[in-house]
Amino acid sequence: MTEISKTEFEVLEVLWQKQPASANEIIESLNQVKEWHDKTVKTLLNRLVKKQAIAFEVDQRRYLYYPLIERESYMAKESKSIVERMFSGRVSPLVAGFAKHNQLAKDDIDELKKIISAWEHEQESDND
Amino acid sequence: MTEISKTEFEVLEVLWQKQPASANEIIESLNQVKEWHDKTVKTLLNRLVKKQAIAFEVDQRRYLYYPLIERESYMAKESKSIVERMFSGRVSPLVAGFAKHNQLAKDDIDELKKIISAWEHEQESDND
DNA sequence: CTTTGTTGATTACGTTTGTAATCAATACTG
DNA sequence: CAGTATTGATTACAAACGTAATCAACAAAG
Repeated sequence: MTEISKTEFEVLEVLWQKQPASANEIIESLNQVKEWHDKTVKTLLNRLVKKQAIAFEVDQRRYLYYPLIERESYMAKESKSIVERMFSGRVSPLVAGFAKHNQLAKDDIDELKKIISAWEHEQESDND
Repeated sequence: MTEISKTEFEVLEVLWQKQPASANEIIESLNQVKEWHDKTVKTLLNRLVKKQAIAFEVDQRRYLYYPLIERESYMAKESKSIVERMFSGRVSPLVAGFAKHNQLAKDDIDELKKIISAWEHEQESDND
């Protein structure tokens, strides 16, 4: 479970969206956003395999890659660790920063409200 | 404005808390949490200076270091970039993840509520 | 004045990362 | 079958990183 680098993460994202996928599909998909050489993407795929973040099955001449780690849980662990390092574990300061710098849109506010009320309902039922 | 590494960040944090500070003060402060060799901390200080994240003034035989970048703005930029990379710019999914994995405490909820109502008030006044 | 300790500067060194190029195996083409 | 194209594997290589050790300059101690 080594660390996954920023660039590796972007490759993973593609795989989470569409899985399994051949190197070329991945490269193409990435090309819509990034300017990476195919070789570069291949290297990243290799490294992800080594890190056991993804795997592949052989399909003729190609490999079909798929993630071994779940997006959900990776995100959770990763964001927890970031928030821990930067905000001693609390999300609210992060959100506060966003608010302060006008990075919050109505959508976010609505979402946050939902999260809050869900959380509160859960508390109730916990207390049963 | 090169990137600041994780370890460098921890040194910066100390400086943000107490500024200016001599290398030894910093080392001591870090020692309460980390097991870093003094030499290591010195290296990090040096690198931070090179990256123009901190500077120092000479005080006799020692240097007194102080941050050149503001915590506030560093945090804002950094968290924006993280949220951008990982959640396409929205904080709410991050918070949702936290909620889902029981990483939200009552305090956080209260804080979030405050943030929300502040945001809403601001909207009103914007609309005036 | 010589020795010793302190403090920053310089150097070290293996690993990870970003970014590819080259090699090798195999499949397609003429 | 020989040459070319494709695809993954291996190798490359500089910069950044984590983690120090050594060097140099100067001050304190004897």
